[in-house]
Amino acid sequence: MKSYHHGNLKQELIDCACKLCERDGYTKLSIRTLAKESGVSQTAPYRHFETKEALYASVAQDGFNKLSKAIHVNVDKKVTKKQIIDMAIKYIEFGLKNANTYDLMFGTAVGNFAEYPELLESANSSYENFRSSFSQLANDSDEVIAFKCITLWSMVHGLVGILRKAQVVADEPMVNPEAGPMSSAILIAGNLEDHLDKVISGIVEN
Amino acid sequence: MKSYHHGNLKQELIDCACKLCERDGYTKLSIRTLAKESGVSQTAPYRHFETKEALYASVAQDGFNKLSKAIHVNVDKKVTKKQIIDMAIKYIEFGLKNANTYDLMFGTAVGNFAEYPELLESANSSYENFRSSFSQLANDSDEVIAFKCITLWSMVHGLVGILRKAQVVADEPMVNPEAGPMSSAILIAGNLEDHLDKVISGIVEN
DNA sequence: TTCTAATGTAAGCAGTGTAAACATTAATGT
DNA sequence: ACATTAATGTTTACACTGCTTACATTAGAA
Repeated sequence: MKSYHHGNLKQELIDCACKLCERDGYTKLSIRTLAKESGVSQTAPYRHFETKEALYASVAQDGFNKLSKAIHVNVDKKVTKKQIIDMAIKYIEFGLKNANTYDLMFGTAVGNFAEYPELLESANSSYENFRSSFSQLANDSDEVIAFKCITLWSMVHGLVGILRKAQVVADEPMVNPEAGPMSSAILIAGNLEDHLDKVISGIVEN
Repeated sequence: MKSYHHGNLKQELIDCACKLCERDGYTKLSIRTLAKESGVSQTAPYRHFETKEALYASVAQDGFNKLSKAIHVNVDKKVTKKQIIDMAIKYIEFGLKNANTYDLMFGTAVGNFAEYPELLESANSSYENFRSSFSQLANDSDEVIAFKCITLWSMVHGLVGILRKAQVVADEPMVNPEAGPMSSAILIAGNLEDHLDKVISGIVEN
């Protein structure tokens, strides 16, 4: 016996959208199918999301929250280099395992985060995870912390992008470096920890 | 007096698509408007591009060709660290100035490059620009070259992504590092050369 | 010059985002 | 307790999309 009012439509739409976005990529998501999935009329979602972009924003926000959890380290004690490396690995794993959601978080589907304050806050909070870890690593100035932070972030962010391209382009690992970027990226994927150790050491040890 | 056959439709479609993609973003591009722009029927483009993705692939390919030109350095003589830094800057500038095309090159709109051999070749050729420069920088093994290469590429690729988010999120530079990732990224944007010098030194000097 | 392949057109299908007008019901103030 | 209002859901419809199918024209090879 279903009532006229759904009761929890907004959250159900978000949950469902997260699932579908991650499974099929956000481009495949349509508001109509989403509505159908929740047993509601085609235009009902518009009562909760002004536009499709607003829905994307919610999915992206959820992504940032999950990312924060994934990379979180305990900053009560002094943070070690090993922990930073671990954080980087967790970040990259998140990006690869939630590739489609990651697109929504860092792509252009949501144009301006400022239009979605909750999303902006979640995004900045993810960054804060990075920042506070670095601030516990050494006695650096805010500027140096910011530098290290952005350096590492752009590093892991870039690696996620490159590794994904590699996986898409090459069905099986190639080993000849002449074969192009994809093969080399895969070389690294098998040695992610070593790779990150080298690079992060370079960043951390100034 | 227009004839039934256009004569040069394929190239005109590509040129026009490149322009429109870069101007409005590839999501705004429709085959129908593209056809109208070339004064041809709605379905004519399908004689030259089986799907919309195939058209995207052509635009992306054009992007990689332009990227190759932009970052090209003369590798006849021994390559210097300064040249590598310069290459990195050129890369980042390309990514920022051709942001929408860059999305097409490194995003998911074109799923599998292997389905578009010409695109794959252009992409790998761009990578080869990186690789050959690094191979002239020092007497490293292929493996080390590949490592340095991917390290730098993921670095600059990541920076393009982060800097773009910064520009989107913050209309004007913020200076407080607590304000989030975007402010710090902008801090770096004003100091790109210094930033890259530090990081690349770390990569190059092993 | 004839035949064929390449290239263009016309019409139409199934699907999309979203706007506008209307229906139902939950919440609120008296 | 009841009337009013705001929130939430429905119907209908518009303009647009990618793409398919069947057909028209013509350039180039035999």
